[in-house]
Amino acid sequence: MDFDQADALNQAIRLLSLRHRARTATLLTPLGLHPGQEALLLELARTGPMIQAQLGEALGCEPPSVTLMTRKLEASGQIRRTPAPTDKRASIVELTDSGKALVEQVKQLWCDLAEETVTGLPAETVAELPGILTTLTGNVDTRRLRHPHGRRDGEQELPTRP
Amino acid sequence: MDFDQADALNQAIRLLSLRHRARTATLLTPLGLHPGQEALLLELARTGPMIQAQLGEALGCEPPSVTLMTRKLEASGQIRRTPAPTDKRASIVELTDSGKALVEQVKQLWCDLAEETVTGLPAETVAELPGILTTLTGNVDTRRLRHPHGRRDGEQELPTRP
DNA sequence: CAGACTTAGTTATGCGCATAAGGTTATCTG
DNA sequence: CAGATAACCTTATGCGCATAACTAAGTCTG
Repeated sequence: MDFDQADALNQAIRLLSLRHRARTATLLTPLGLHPGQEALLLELARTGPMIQAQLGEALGCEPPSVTLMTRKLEASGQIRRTPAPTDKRASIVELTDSGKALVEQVKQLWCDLAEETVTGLPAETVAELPGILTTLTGNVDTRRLRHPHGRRDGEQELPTRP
Repeated sequence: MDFDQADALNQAIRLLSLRHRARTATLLTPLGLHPGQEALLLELARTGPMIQAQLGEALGCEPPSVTLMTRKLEASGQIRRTPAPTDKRASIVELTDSGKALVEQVKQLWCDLAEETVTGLPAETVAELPGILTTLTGNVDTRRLRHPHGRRDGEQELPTRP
């Protein structure tokens, strides 16, 4: 691939990252959230209570980041962190009632943003888009390789639904 | 658009941002660069010496960010900032010889990264990809709207005359 | 069972990005 | 030409993300 093509692609990805994040930020501000936090709340809504390590895995970010994000969301009352009874190292993260209510607003906003984002693209392209982006992500993902065999400590202990 | 589709899209964009940036970081580290700086160097290589405000416009980031980035790249010897003779407010940014040499390495790396990124995608998709991403970016770009009439101080000094 | 891993989480630090606020210089206008 | 306005840049501050280095707790093995 020649430089101009490569540059066009890399720059496009970089700019999309910046702008999508900025747009997310301005939409989330009225809800009192910063970008990144909405993903945490949505993940909790999707999967239910979970350990911080699992959250980090799902969100694709590192433990120290999870520590800070959960701390701030706890301070603002959207989530609760309780010591895990079966493992004194771990803490279980779950949505509060306030958090659950907030998630509903985030979901609405998420739909609006997606629609805004794909304006003007043919429906066919829109349909393939998530798959394409996921392929790109997989191609540059160095994260999986660092945790080669997926089994983690305590992974079986929380059955998916009590 | 229903929530699942919207979520798939938004999450895909968020994860691509994270991973592409992370991959960029690990590739740039051996060159002594952090992600974001490569874009600045490439822009200087493309357009030649320019004012910080123009750099910010080209890179899509705000003046304070440009100040910090240029300061660090100046400290590491890749760029030079000299007061503009015609405008005592402005400073002209340009590549040093060391910076020019570094850009060549960045270009190579940029090609490798792009090729790695699109691995496994049909050539047709790869060809349309930059355009698609640029459309997405334009759809969520709030930046242009804030500087409604594009005219900037001194913009005419480099003749844009038709 | 004792020591060697491994895993969960935290603190410290640094970068890129943002917004808000301020200083200086250039330009426009009454 | 003087005052208002706008443009360039900077400092201060804050968030999300990262890595490195640490503690505490669970697990595995000799």
